[in-house]
Amino acid sequence: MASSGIKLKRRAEFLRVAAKGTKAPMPGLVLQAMRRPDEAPARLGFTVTKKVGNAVARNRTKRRLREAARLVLRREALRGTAVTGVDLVLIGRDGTARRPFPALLDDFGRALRRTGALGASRRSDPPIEPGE
RNA sequence: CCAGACGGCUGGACGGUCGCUGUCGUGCGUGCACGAUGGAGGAAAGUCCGGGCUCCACGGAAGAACGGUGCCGGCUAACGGCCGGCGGGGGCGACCCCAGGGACAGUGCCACAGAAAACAAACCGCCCGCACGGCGUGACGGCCCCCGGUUUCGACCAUGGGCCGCCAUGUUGCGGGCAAGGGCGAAACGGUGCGGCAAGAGCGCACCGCGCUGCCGGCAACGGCGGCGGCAGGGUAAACCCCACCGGGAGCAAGACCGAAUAGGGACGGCAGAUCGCCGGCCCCGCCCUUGGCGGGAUCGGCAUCGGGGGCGCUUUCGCCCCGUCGUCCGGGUUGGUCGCGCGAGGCACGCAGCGAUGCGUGUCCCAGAGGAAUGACCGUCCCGCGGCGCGCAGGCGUCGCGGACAGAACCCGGCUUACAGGCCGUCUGGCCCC
RNA sequence: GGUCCGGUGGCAGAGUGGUGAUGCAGCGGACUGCAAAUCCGCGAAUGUGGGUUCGAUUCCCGCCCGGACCU
Repeated sequence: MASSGIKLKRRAEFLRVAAKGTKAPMPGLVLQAMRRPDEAPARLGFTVTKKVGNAVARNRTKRRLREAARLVLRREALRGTAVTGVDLVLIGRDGTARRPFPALLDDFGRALRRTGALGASRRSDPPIEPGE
């Protein structure tokens, strides 16, 4: 996970982001973002509740969210608009595991701008070639 | 070919791009890069059993309580598992199902119905006797009265009625015999048939069941044959219980090691207020004609007294408790890190023994180790199934769409149970057709 | 990782082998000028699959769901 920064692990960290951050619900996921005073790389955490399904469904949901975050954050870094100084929590939803992957990438990109974690200057993103 | 029974296997394939993680190697910027290589299951699940391992407890142990298991033999490290038998039940059959020890150790329960529900009895009923009984009906005999007819006047035929006797039968009561039949029920002192009897009854007999017993087969559960006994007396133990056997407790968050800053605990030592108080040790000086004593000074310790700050007891008087700094050592311990943690009751192949579970031998292989928790994300081609459309007599071919299960290791192993799209293999049973 | 409880009408909640209470809610009726309260009546349930038993909400076993506790 080196390319996507540090992980959020402790329960207290998740609660702090939920309490003080900005929330952006999307069809494929819910993003919570909270600014930090420093400019270190973004820290990521993932939440998938038992409501989503059994262990297989929950793990698959987390993997797709991780992959989507990895691809989008790397694209922004290559573009010179790296997402820094922020804690992000991605929450899986019922449909996350079945949502078409390009749509999931788009959900996450839009959520980043909605929460202000990424500059909202750009209208649209060039599509990420799958498996690039 | 159809229907079915049982056992076993499998549960997508190939490729591309981008990622995650263990190990090994190289490099240096010591956590990164590059290369090589490994990376979920038959149930990884439920946590229903059995073990290994670790810690705790304990003199070996035994017992109580509690819990579990329960036909016999075998397998196994062990088991509540498996295999092979036995007994019972179901199916035409292959085959399937069964907690299947003990009801003369004791206790409890058996609703409703029924006379009666467990210890003996008798509601209806059957039979005998008595009431030489009463009543009803019928037959017979005797006597009397009466309608009518015939008449040889003796009588005869015939109708209705009364009384008496007697028999049969029904009914009522009492006494006795019986338990076959009826009826109730899930269950009622064994079942069927024949004989027998006043009526009946294992009362007698045959067969079946049951109990006891002998012999034979079997390691055993059990089975077979024979003899004896006329039946020895309900069910329920997945009701309490009795008997036999098994079980010490906790669990990898077990447990072991390392351990920063800061804070805090304990022990020891040094230094820390005052007093012309008392006692003691040591050092110095002076005197006393000396292995000793006296006086003075300095220092240390103990005791006593007086004090400082804080808290509590109602404010005071008063009482109780706590309180400095430095050094060394010991112990505990938070976030965290390392180990435990991957060679094992191991996988595969072959052979041997055994009906089998399984065991033995030989060869060969090393095969996941994460920690907000890796083992993936996306795409393409193929495969399989279903559906639509087109072509074709048909087998089929082409094309499009949809779908491809249950499910994710967390110390490990042996079982059980539960979930599971589809596919494959083998053995067997019943039926139909053809040769 | 381990242990222990529970599941009964729409809701709450009794029932220890034989017929499943009761309250609230709902519906209908009575009462009232109309309501409320009150009275009368009605419907509706044993999580699921097996087993033991003559008979199971109850006893036994397997699943499903919910909850609690310990480490």
